Amino acid sequence: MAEDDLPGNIKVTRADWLRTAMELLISDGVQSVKILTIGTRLGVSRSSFYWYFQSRQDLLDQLLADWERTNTGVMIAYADLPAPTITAALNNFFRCVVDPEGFNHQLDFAVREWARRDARVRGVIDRSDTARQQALARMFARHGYDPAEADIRARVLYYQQIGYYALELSETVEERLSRVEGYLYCFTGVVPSKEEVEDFKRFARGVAGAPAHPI
Amino acid sequence: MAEDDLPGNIKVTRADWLRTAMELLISDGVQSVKILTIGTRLGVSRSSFYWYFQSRQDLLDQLLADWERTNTGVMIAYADLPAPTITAALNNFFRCVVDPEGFNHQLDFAVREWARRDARVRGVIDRSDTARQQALARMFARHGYDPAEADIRARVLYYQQIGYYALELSETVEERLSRVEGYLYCFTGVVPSKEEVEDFKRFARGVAGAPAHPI
DNA sequence: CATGTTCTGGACATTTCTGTCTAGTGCTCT
DNA sequence: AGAGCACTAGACAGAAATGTCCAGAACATG
Repeated sequence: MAEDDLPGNIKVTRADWLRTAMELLISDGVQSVKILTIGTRLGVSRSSFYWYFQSRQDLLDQLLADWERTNTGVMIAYADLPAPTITAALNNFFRCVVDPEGFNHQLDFAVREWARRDARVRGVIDRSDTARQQALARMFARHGYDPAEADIRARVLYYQQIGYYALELSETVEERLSRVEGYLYCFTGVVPSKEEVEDFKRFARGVAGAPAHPI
Repeated sequence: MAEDDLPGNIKVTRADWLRTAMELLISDGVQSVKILTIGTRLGVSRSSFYWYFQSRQDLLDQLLADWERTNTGVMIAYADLPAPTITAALNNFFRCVVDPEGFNHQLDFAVREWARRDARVRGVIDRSDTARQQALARMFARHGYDPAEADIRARVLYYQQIGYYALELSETVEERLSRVEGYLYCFTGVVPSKEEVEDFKRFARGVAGAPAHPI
């Protein structure tokens, strides 16, 4: 918090409210995004909130817009990365879901849970899911799969990835990496090269201890 | 509601409270399981609740126990069903997730969401997830896959299934069925026979319009 | 018929949120 | 120095939940 160098009587900025709200959304869900909680965390009174935002709903709208702009974009960008083989392309995709700087799955699920009780959020998510699955289908199609099979494999891959995070398993990095080779084979039907697998493992180990998303 | 044939001044039973609470848990999540809401729905005052239950927590404990007893058991039973081929075995599994009388995915996700904010629920779910994945791994192993591949394929299958429901897609039955053959191939690496696919489609169309879970 | 048992309803207390209103504080700019 | 701007704090109102207490209703039983 850059409380020190703010002019006037100002203690926090609109961005501070947003950032803290996003942290709460990610860790505890939309129901826990409460004005008092954020204010206390920022060391500021609740009424100050209403200078920056019209209402709680106004804040939530901002959060949803931020999610849409970031999370889906990252995933599609990684799926569209050029690669020599399908297994290498899949590794690219895996990088974004493994990297804490890439796809933020906790945020994704917080928004997904939110969507259960808000039709507007539901609509935004549906658009994103379709776009992500189509990006993955393009990836398979680029590497010679016919459109129908590319579509199915993209679905299996995307649904599986979402499912993995839905379960919130507490695996170690090494447990997870020990299965990478098998996953690559199951998803593509092709045995990956040793180098590809090793490259990915190196990358995953490198980002494993990295700090979580700095919103 | 069997309000009529109850003796004395009794309007509802403990089972009525539980059933309505379960409906609310499934449709709106644990946060919406509120005593006033249930009472109003049953046409009974809020304080009557405290005759049957010690507290709201007491009610929630019951709901979790009910979930544990039912949902996981169904899935494992279907995975353990004997079958001539791996694709036929997979079809058996698909039956339980497609049949409204089988696996209740809405309940599963309501409990999963609940687990995000309750460590005790988290523990119960983790046990179930492990048991389900292992049942699927046994299924692949029975049909000749070596243990490592059976484990991976079980994970891909189970995670994918959970992911599918996490997305809450609004596909029609026919859209979904059009992909069955492709799914069977992707999950097993084996092309299913026409009869198997047709058998499953018949079954799925049969249960499609069936009423949802009568809790 | 009196009494007890088993529920039910209404009043009350408390907590935890949201949102409004108003006075005040400390820069900045003329 | 005075005025205005940009933000903040605190008091107030009100909604929505949970939980407690106690009087009362309707059948069962001796």
